[in-house]
Amino acid sequence: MNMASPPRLKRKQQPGQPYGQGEVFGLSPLEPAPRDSRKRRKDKHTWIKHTLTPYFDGHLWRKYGQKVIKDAPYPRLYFRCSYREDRQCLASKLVQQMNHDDPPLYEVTYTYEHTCNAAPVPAPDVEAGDDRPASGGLVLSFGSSSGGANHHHHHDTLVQKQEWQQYHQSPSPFLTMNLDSWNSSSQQHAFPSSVPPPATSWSPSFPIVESSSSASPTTPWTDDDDDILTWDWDLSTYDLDEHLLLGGDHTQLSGSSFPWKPDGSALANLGI
DNA sequence: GCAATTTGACCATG
DNA sequence: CATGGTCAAATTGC
Repeated sequence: MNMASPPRLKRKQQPGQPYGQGEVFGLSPLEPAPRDSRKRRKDKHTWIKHTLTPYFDGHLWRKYGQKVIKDAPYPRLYFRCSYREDRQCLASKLVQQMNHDDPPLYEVTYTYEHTCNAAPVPAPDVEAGDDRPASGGLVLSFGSSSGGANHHHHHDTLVQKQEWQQYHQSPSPFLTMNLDSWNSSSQQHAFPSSVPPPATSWSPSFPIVESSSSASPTTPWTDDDDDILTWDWDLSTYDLDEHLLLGGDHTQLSGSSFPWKPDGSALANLGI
């Protein structure tokens, strides 16, 4: 309650060599660009990814910084692979919350891929399935936070990474997709042939989390903030390689149709 | 007591 | 000089 500690100088000035280029540990931190040093490290392979659970990507991260960005209303969090020193894994990521929507969206920027074979994913124990359907359930829900009560199943606001690392628990696996992507397509009612993306680099047994916010205002789907389609599936229902048709009143999945719930979500039991 | 997170300082880059 | 990224001492939590 009382910040008694006076703000002392934190990092003592180290009269050693300037950090950055000179590596104290002799570990080449970044690709030293063997030739043509004029470009320096600039080609850091980075890829951006939107997700609702930036901390559950199947790897162990260690937070090493947090910074307030100029125009961003939320600070930016810096993570790097926990095995950086052990396995020389250069993988790092930076998480930034975009807005405090019902399910807050995060923009995760990954840099370098994991070279550490370790971290076979923090096993999503997911023991207590509060509101999640039984095994083999699939929930489709639209991100409409207006009108309806506070539904939006599990994954509350944001999960504290601390909690996650302690309990190694993750919310129910889910996948979100941008409606706009296939809405713009001529076949707006046809679902892509395969639901789950190819799972880039993580082990395929981990729940994939992918999402995009609808930026196009021309989405006739809803007049709400975002149109986010959220897929919830059990790990056993991984092969949702069936047809899915979304109608106005019902949604068809695997030949069966399910009605939309008043809150804009649909529950479809696959019966797997 | 140890290890991860916090948080301001330090540094690099534009 | 402003902004963003990293370091590391201090703090917090286990």
